[in-house]
Amino acid sequence: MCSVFELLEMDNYQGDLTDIVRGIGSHVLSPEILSPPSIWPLPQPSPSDLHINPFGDPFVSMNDPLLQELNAVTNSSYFSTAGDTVNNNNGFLVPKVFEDDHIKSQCSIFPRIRISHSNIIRDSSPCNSPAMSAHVVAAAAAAASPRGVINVDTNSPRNCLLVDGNTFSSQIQISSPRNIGLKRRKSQAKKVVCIPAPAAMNSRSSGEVVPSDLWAWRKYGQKPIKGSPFPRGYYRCSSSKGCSARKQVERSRTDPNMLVITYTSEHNHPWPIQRNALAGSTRSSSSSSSNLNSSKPSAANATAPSNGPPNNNHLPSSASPSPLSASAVKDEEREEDMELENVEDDDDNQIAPYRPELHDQHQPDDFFAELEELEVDSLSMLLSQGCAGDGNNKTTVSDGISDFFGWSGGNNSNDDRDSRSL
DNA sequence: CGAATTTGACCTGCGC
DNA sequence: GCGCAGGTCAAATTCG
Repeated sequence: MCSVFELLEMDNYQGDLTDIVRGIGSHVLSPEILSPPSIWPLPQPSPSDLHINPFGDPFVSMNDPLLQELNAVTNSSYFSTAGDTVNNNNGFLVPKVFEDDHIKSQCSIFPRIRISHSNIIRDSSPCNSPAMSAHVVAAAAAAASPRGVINVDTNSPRNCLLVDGNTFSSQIQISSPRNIGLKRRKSQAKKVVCIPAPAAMNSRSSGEVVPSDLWAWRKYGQKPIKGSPFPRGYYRCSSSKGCSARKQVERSRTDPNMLVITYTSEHNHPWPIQRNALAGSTRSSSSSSSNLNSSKPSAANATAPSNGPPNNNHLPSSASPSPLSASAVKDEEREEDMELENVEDDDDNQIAPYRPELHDQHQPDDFFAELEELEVDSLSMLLSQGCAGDGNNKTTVSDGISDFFGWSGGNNSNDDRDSRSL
């Protein structure tokens, strides 16, 4: 398993993404990487969770339930409470996203959705749980550091934890120190998200699979990146014409199973309210999604227009735009979409999709109550399929999730990777 | 046919 | 100033 790491490049830190990603390579992931964005229950929303990422990045402010589980297993002994590591309502420690203060000030509320936080892998390699602790603490230290960047030995063994024969590992990537002070062409705040790459499921295009977020993205370019066997895809927000939000998606050069998504600029519009607002994001996935949408939600949905597995179209609908732009009309639509979501959830084995938080802090309490119910159900489903069973049960969590989402484990190969100009 | 993706060309910033 | 590399544009292509 591998958690999601997020790293915000500070304004005065314009490091190379290459370096940010560095270190992933030291964490060899099993092919059985799973990145269902919606299989883990949402933790109780906390006030700190209610933030809007100026990049429209849904990965922000996301707790990592898997880490929570790890904490539960380890009695949190490996996690430091220092720095930016926080306790959630359950008393578990969860990593907190590094955010740039000025960004927070620009947009005070972050949409909170869950993404593929975890890879669950069976691995017989030696584990070094303290290493996980080291990374978590390092992350906290990084967050606490003035620049938000610290040096971490990326050659440390994969952080993992062996639980009932399943290996869970957690990774937190820290930018290498040499990036500090490295100037890029534009002093622009970026947010880098590293997530496990779901298996490619469609034939067209590069086969890249980009997990979804709530925005509609349109690919406008792709470039081979020096030193990386994988090209970088350039996406801009297609939800609104004037929106300058962009993101870059590339596979980690050191770990093809990881996707590195860099968000730049910010959305200047509310979240897409209507499902068809994501039309641009679902084109090529629709063909492959027909089978998946009917039964199994996918981790990688809307975002990756050309690469993504089926689109979880119900994702964005419940997400309201920022409070600044949210309107009563939109609230109405939201309610409708929420109803649809509930129906779909039922149809989809009650897998909770991304559930972005309503930004309006005055949302009715029952909304969260609904969320809780759904999330609990989702976890129950997951556990019942993937974890139910005693020690003799060969089905692992990853198997269960894989089956659950219709992913064939181990096909995260780079067979269909983009090869432009390569 | 409209919309999204692909992809070669062009632009721009940065290091030497 | 030059070259490299990253980022963007836009025509062609592809798909639903």
